[in-house]
Amino acid sequence: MPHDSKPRWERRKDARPQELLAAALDLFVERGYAATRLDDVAARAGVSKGTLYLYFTNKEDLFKAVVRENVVPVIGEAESIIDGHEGSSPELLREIILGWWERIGNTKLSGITKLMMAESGNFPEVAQFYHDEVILRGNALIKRMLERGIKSGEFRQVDVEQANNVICAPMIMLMMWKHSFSTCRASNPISPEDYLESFIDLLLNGLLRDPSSAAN
Amino acid sequence: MPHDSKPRWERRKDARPQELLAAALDLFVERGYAATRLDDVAARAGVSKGTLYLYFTNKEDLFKAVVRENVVPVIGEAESIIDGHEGSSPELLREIILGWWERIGNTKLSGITKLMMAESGNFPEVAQFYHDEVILRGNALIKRMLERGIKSGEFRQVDVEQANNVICAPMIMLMMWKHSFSTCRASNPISPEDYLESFIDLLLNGLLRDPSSAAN
DNA sequence: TATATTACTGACTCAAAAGTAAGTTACTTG
DNA sequence: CAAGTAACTTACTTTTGAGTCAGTAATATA
Repeated sequence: MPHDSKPRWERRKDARPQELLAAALDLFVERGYAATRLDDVAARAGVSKGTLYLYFTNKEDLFKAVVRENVVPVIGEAESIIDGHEGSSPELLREIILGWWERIGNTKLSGITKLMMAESGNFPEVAQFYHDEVILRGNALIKRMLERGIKSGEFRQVDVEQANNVICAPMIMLMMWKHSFSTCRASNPISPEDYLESFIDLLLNGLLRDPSSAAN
Repeated sequence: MPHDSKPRWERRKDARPQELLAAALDLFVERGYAATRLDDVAARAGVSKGTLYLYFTNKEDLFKAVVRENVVPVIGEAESIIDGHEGSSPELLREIILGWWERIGNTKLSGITKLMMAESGNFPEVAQFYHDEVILRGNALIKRMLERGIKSGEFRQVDVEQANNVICAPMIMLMMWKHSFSTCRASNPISPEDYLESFIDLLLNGLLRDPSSAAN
């Protein structure tokens, strides 16, 4: 008769959601949204699929919880940095870009960005949620930073909407690259740090040797 | 007895592959690789799924054929443009970027790029194929153009490898944006032309009002 | 220790889609 | 025009995964 020390499972109502969220984050990042199996999420969290459904109503609900838990808070922190900054605008731009790299780009959270870019088309409701909670707020943040630099005369009077896109594009791409063709690029990997330095350099100084000769 | 004019179907051995490829391109672009149903591809081409399997051994084979038919040839054309160019390097850069936009970015082919960025991780063999046939050749092309401008003294002596990434990132992002969150952005769409102008402007001139004051 | 409660399990249903192959029909050829 | 062939269809098998629920076992309580 099994009368031994350890029970076959434990009741841990409080810990389950966090454990399931952690497992879900890992698998969503590894495989994407559609390809993540809830059976696997449950297994990685050390429970059965039935338990997962006790805490989350379905896959979509689980995913939204992952985003709310992990991504949304970082936006708030970035807003604080911009509002509290006292130095120059080029400095702030550097700080925001490199800070983003530390907190998102260089962590598994970059996989969530990539996932959303990849699968938003097939999951409209998830896309709408992410767009409202993350993208709109993130863009507003960058634009505020640019306007600050333009107002102070440190930046040229560029189109803020477009400059926002020009700045976001390489950052998003860096995240995409981290999660695309990684095996193919194994011999010739992209160095994010070098890339970001090149990008900031080009962004601030341009490509031309003699800017006064610019055709446009 | 059905003895009428039209047969229930026709034998059209020669036309089928092209029709299936066209249908497959549409659906791969609309839904991505994993989410595209071969039943639907066949239906859109006006045949049954069994017929599709007469001409392509499986989904992967079909997809590779779509890429070879549509994407690979464009790379070759771009190589010719670079080799034949006589004008200035900034002009060539403009021509390559805008030409790419005409032939890939602004067509449904952009959906293939997006698909590969999105799903390469889940389909390693397809990824390897695309990496070898498209990405490596595309990168070589950009780098050749940059070296031309550096050698002639028109461009600063930037790191060519990184500058390639800095240039490709916004172009790829523009394609991603076309196929991500399109419904969410309906009210505030990204204008590719404006974006490209802003990007080329920033790329050539930089963001700083007074470049001599650059902190780096 | 006995009983009640509830966190958790695991086997189930249902649906979708890749791939298969036997059978059918259009067309060809002698 | 009759018989052969090959292009095409349709119904099938197999697999996979989301979501459900009746039952089980850990724990709280008295």
